[in-house]
Amino acid sequence: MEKEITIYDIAKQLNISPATVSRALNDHPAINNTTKSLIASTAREMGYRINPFASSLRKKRTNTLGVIVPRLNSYFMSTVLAGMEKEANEASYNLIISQSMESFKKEITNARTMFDSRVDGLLVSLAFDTEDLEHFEPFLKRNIPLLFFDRVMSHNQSTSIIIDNVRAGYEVTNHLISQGSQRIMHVTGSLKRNVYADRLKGYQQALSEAGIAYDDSLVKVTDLGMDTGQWVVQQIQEMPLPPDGLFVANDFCAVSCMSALKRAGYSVPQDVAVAGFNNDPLSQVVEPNLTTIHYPGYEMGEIAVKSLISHLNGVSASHATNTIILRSELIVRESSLRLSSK
Amino acid sequence: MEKEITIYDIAKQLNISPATVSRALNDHPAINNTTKSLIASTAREMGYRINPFASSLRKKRTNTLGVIVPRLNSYFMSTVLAGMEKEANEASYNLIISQSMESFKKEITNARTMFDSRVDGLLVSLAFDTEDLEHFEPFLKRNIPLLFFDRVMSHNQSTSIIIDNVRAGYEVTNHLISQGSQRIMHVTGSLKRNVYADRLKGYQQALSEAGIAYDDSLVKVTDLGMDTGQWVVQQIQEMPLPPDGLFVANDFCAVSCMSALKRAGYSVPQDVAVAGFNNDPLSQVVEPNLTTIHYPGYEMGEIAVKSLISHLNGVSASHATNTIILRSELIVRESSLRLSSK
DNA sequence: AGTTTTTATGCAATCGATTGCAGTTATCGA
DNA sequence: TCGATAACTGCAATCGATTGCATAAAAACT
Repeated sequence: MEKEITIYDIAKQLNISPATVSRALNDHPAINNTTKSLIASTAREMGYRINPFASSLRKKRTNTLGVIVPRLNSYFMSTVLAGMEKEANEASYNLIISQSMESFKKEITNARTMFDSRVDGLLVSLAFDTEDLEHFEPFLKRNIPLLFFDRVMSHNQSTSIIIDNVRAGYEVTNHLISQGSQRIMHVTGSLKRNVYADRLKGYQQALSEAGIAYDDSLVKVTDLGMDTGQWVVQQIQEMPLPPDGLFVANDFCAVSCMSALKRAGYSVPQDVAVAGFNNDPLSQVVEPNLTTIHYPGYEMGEIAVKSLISHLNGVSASHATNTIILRSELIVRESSLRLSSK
Repeated sequence: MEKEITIYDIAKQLNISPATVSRALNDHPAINNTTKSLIASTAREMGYRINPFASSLRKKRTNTLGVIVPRLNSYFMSTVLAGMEKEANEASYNLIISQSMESFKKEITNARTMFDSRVDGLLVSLAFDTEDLEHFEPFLKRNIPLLFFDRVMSHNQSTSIIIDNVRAGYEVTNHLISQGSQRIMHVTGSLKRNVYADRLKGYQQALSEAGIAYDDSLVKVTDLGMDTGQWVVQQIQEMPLPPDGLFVANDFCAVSCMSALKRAGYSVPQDVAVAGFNNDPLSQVVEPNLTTIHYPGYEMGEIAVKSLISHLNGVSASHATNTIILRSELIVRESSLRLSSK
């Protein structure tokens, strides 16, 4: 096993002081350019790699960002993370990622772990049943910046990055109405979460604008899981007047609903027009293709990390931006097309 | 902003030496139990948290494991990671996760980053087009244990954790044959990867056992992406004798094929029986439900981390186990059921 | 030539936890 | 009662990089 090279080894080799080596490697202005390149090449030759622990210990900075997400297994999340990773790498930050599995409790544990790991900043998308933000207090007390994305909760000391869910919900609903749906069911997740609460608001707005009375029994709060489709269709079958439109808060669940509907003898979109949310690739491989909302995940990840890092570098006046809203877009596909156009 | 508490602060508070505090917090046997609990409670009260950098610097151990995976956005991967995370947490290790996006080049970069971060061990599932293992040499030279899972490449200095893909491929194919399929197409990914090469072997074995001649033109190497279904069906339509069975190397792509097939007027399973791989929840929400192979992801993650850590602790004789094979299981669903039973 | 700037480099302390070795006190056996 | 062993605890060096301050050498100026 090879010995680890330190700046002392380089210094000895070149007969200079470790301080100079350190400065040179950090591109300090007070070091002569000739010296710098000499040191750089020697370091390369000797196979030097910085010891991040020594550095972190001294600088009191870890160059590590923590990320807590509900789950990794969605196209959306992995895309967000890809965006984050890219930005983090470029700024030579590391990412520690953990899943809360949609559980408040696990989210608290994760936060604690991140805190103990001394991340420089934290990026969070909240679990289904998170009630409050107390578990993030330690970060705020220590002035560690906190940024929420997608599933956010307003908090005046931290930035949020979201899309306009009200508007997106409005657009979907409006589209369904424009396709002739009058009784639109909305299947969603925990209304504690902004994403679902806001989409519901948009849904209500669209209905009201179209002069359709809001019917509470058409809104189903679920876990958006695998069995939700089954359950929803069961509900529908028990209704005297079944819906002719279905707006589901994510694509996976929308597919599960479509499938259950078909199995129960309904045709999509003729009997029921269906729309999902997120533009998961899944939406293009099911039959019929699913109408959905395109959500800029990669960008969201990039922006989240960028803004967190610039905050760390003291670039942005701490409270300058509080909420960043990205553009989303309705994508109409077969699952909701009942009129004309085709 | 609060001051960070160190063992020196605790020591001063209790009028003892920092050495004792350190030992007490690490549950060193030479410290009196009374002293230990006194120190523990004082630490808690004062809000002490260990400084991992000072500790790592001194101990030359980071308590961090690196994970490189092709992509996060599959149910399988996120499940594996959940298993890894659980085990890592329990052993108080941190995980640094990165995606290679199926690219050899990015995998090399990721490996470099992990190396520079001085992970204590590395867990890898290879990208589609990874040609060799040279980029992991630095780890081996420094005696950093390396463990491959799922997408592995044999290497005598590292452990691999896999399922028996030959057998799984055999079982799927055999099942399709038992359902009356005679011309079975196999849609798979890069044959550089064991998982795909082995499944193909199993496929061939089953055919040969059933006395069906192997037809090269029925094996399609693809990227298993979103458009693969479309492309496959196009190929099928150009064939004089279309297949009556389809074995696709993952569920997502299988769904994409099913959907394209249906769109082209074929019925599943009557015209073509379809089977996927991985038992993604997706397979249960599509119509018809997809026959697939159940893959123990969570377990794989747990075992991977467990064995890596025990290796780090010098528990296992370094070369004792070289390959761990987990059990997989065929799950028959509607997409392939053409006979009797129903 | 003498003095002031500028430019480069070095000295030495520091970050916080760990650990080999030594020292102190308590316990024990004879 | 006295030396011996055991049971604790402390001293001080160490891990490797960083940085305020001082210093030396070179350049610029009068």
